[in-house]
Amino acid sequence: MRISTLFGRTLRQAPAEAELASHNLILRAALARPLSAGIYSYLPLGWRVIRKIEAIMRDEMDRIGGQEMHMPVLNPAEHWKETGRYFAIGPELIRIKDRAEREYVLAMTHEEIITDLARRELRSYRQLPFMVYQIQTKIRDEARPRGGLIRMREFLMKDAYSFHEDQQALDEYYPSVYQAYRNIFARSGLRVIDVEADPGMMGGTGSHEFMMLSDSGEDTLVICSQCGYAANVEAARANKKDRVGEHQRLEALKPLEGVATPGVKTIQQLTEFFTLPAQDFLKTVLYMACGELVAVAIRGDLEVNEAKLARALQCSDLRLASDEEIARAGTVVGFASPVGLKNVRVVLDDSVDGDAFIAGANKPDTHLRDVHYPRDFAADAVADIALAQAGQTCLQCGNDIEMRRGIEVGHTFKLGYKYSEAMGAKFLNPEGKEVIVIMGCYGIGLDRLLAAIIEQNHDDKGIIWPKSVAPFAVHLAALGVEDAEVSGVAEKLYLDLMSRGCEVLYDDRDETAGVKFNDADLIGIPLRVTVSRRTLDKGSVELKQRTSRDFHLVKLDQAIEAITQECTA
RNA sequence: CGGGGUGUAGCGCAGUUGGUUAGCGCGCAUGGUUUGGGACCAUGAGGUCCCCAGUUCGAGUCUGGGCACCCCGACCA
Repeated sequence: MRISTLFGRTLRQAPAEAELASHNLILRAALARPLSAGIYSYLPLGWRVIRKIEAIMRDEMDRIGGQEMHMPVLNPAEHWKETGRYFAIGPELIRIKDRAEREYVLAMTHEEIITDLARRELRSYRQLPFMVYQIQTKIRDEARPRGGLIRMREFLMKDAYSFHEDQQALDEYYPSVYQAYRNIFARSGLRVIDVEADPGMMGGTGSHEFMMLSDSGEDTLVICSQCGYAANVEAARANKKDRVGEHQRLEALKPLEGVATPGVKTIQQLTEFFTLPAQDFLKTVLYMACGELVAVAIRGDLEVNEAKLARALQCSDLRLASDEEIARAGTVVGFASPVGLKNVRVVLDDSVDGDAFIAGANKPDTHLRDVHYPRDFAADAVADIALAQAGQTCLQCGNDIEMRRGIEVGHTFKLGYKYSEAMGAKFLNPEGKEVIVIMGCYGIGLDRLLAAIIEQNHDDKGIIWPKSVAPFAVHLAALGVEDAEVSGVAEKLYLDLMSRGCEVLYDDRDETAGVKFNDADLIGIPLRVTVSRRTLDKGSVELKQRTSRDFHLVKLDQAIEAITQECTA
């Protein structure tokens, strides 16, 4: 490709909107251009990178028996109603109508469609297992697109779906996808860690996320450097340290005692008022969960993990209750507690044991001393619903846990029977009995992966592409193109390399050396080859790796060979 | 959805108490001089000042409404 005719110009200054390094470089290096919030067009340079990433994915998915296919973005709403997701998912699922007022959705993922296909095609256990995948556009009306290609409303995803006879067969297959994913990221030049994850709206029995560690990541991760435990904070379990102090055990009961606490509402204020540590208080948070008011009680030094709570309640429609809803339940914000609350489900974090706590009295400006569970209130459920925090220890090895930020680039799920059951995807087992098929699903965001690779591979001059995904293998720069010998040698080199199957970006423009070198550094192709008066006087061309500051001369008659070797290495 | 910010040439920005023909840098075009790390000179093209309504003799500037984009949070695979 000749830069003189390449569609898309590099920018000296990035648009002010770009804050992330990847966002900035994607714009400056002319990889992509914004169309609307979270919606981008790829320019030729960026699209070549996507194609490279796709090729790696196809190779790895095919290797574990995947079959590539393709499913529509425009889906009848009916399928999404069958699984209930039409109602369970909020406005990020775009719902539209056609000319005949028929309801459609724009697919944000394809479980419904593949499961519909599976129930039509699948008859016998002999057809199992199978895995199909596609590389497709997904549409999600994100509340807040951000970070350039990191969080988009229209994005590219490689999604894969596997079907198995039973849980055991799924469990046996799952690690091969995990390994394929590790291979994809390794081959793309991205260092990732995998963490235990919350399946969220996808449902299912187990899931892992592949995370690139980055301070600008949206996800918080809990990591134990000792034993390797790693989890998204949404799913993370950690050792809630035992309480220390004067609080009495249940054996030494004191009666409940009311205390006037005018205006003392937060745990922070309570610790100051009583001069006691936060863990001596019982914090009660009221939620509306699927239309029902729920009181969630947890030790004062801990925070509620809403993902865990949603799972404990088996309800994904979770939000904090409004003041009116709380008043209707007969309590008041800042002074709530499960003690004496009527007609409200109580979920208790397992950190709350038989010790004495100070809790709200469900009336203004009053707290209760010596609240004991289960003496003074009942819980409908006791579960781990606490958010893991820095300072806590690892449940597996006792080491201190670490909190890091990460960008999610891939996610694998054991879906279980959620979709196959809802849509009736069944087969006949060897005994001739009809059974429901079990599923797994696996996704990687291509745009986000591209952005993540740049986040991890750049310097102050520009992108440093790993060879495997670089848009071209060689950046050929001719300095001083009005010199007939320079342009002649460069032209010939360009054509010869091309004929050898080497992908060359040829800077044939009439620009100064500085402009060409800076563009080469910005675009970030692994090998730079320079032809100039200076190199020709030595009968040579100059080779330089993007990763290095050093360069060396290669004689003209050996240049093709040397460069081709780099190309294909 | 809540909070904050920004909309003026392709990009980055300036534009005074409302006052003539809206500027600067980069980029772009043409010509010339240059040529190993974002050259220089000259000439030139390029603007619904986000949109609508209003106030005013007069609006980029003031008022009201709307829209778009960015950042933080909430939400989310």
